[in-house]
Amino acid sequence: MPDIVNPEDITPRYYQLANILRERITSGELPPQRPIPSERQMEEIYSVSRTTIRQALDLLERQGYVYREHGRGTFVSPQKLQKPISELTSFSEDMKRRGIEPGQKILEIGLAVPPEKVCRHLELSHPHPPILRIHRLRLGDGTPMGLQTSYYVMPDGNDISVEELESYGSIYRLLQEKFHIIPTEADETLEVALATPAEAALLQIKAGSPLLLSERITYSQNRRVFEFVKILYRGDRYTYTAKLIR
Amino acid sequence: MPDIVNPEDITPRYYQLANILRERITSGELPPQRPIPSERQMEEIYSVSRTTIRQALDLLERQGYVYREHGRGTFVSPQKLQKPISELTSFSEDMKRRGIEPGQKILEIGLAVPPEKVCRHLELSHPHPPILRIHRLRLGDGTPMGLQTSYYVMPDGNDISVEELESYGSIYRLLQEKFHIIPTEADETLEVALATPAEAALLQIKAGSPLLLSERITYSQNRRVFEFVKILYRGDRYTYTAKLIR
DNA sequence: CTACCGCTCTGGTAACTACCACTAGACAAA
DNA sequence: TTTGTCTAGTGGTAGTTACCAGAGCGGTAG
Repeated sequence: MPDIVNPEDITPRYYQLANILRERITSGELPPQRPIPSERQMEEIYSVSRTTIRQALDLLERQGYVYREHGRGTFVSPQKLQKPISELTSFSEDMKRRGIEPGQKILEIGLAVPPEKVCRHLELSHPHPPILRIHRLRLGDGTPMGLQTSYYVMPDGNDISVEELESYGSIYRLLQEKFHIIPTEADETLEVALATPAEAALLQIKAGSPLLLSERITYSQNRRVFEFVKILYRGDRYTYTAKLIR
Repeated sequence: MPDIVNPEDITPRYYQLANILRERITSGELPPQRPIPSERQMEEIYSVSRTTIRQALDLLERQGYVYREHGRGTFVSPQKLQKPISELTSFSEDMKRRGIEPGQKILEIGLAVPPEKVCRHLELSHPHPPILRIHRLRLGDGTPMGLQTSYYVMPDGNDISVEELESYGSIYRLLQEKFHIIPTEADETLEVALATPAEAALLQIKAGSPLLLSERITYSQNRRVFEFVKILYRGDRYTYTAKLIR
């Protein structure tokens, strides 16, 4: 087991400790429903203060790996699937976590005038000059899973050119490196929809088939909207999961 | 403004402080996008330690009222709608929050043998003796919104009788007062489905209409499963919303 | 046998101290 | 003007100490 160190290291100790404990839990070394060492015991074991231990446990508790009972102890959660609490993930991460190989086929990429609904969500005036729009088919294990349309707005009216995007490869890398934008939270809505003939053709299903429609507005560190994403998932291939608390 | 006190008081100081700050935010006294007093200033203002202040701010940050920027300060979130992070709510609470008057019509209530899928989710053997099942129509502003089927299991094989349930009025009150079960988290899945003729008739829609199918497994304080709920929402009347973080 | 007390374990709250990392503005140097 | 450096202020991490409150167990008085 790696020691917890600090010098020449940027990751906080409580974070390292959380990683160690998470590993001991997921490996099965600390079995579900059983108490883990008490906070005062861990002071000895890991040579860190109780403050640090409690920060690590706070993290693991929020992530759903452990639960605490006052006066009794801290216990490993019995969950089979360690599912994070409504975590903000990209389509690719989402698929990988489900054991499905993600893929995509870009249908169109360029500047487009955002429709009224998109302007409202992105807090833009309407009509508004063209902004970056990406239209693509999302694949799971090689076959169509969903149809995605995303719009992006940059701070101070800056725009992304298609050439720039291509040189970076990933939008999220470009956003982070050039504009220092990191996605931190999002509001998502889900409803049902029926496939139009065009959508059906791309998704390789019959027109009128039921779809799961997801619309997401993503915010950066300083709570600025920067992305609007609409995804139409095939109803027969996609299930949405969430963890609810309190 | 009330002082923060401790003697003869069971609510923690950090909780009181969070309430005070939340009030100052929601009342508009602390406007969005503007910094609130720094942690060191608040030590003076409220006569509590920085430890306590940080605990209060942690709470408010998780609840989405403020966000922090290292080296800059703590700021009031610009949110129009203070939406909780995937909060575990009942159908009634959910509807009230949307400004819709909830209602229900109980279709059937009694003991029933749980189907295999339900047994698996409730961690029961299959086949299993009958357990409590409630089948009801959920209404919004008087018209059908969804069709709900719930199954309940009690600790140590205890069962709830229909008479008992009727004397308590609410299942959740009975669970809390008799079995000390308080729902704390849940796993939810959402997918699309098509209405069968029977379902369509109850929901007053055409057979084959698209529905949003929600299945929820609810856990109590000690992470024990106690409830399985399946709700079929009318696709034309219901939208699911969630807040994603990180 | 039962009921109660008290000890000791657990996590929860709180204060105080110290230092680190980041930000932004002031100010000097190029 | 531009560029870099310094510095004061901000939140972030970490250790230490102290006491409170719930849980569980054993012993004792009834």
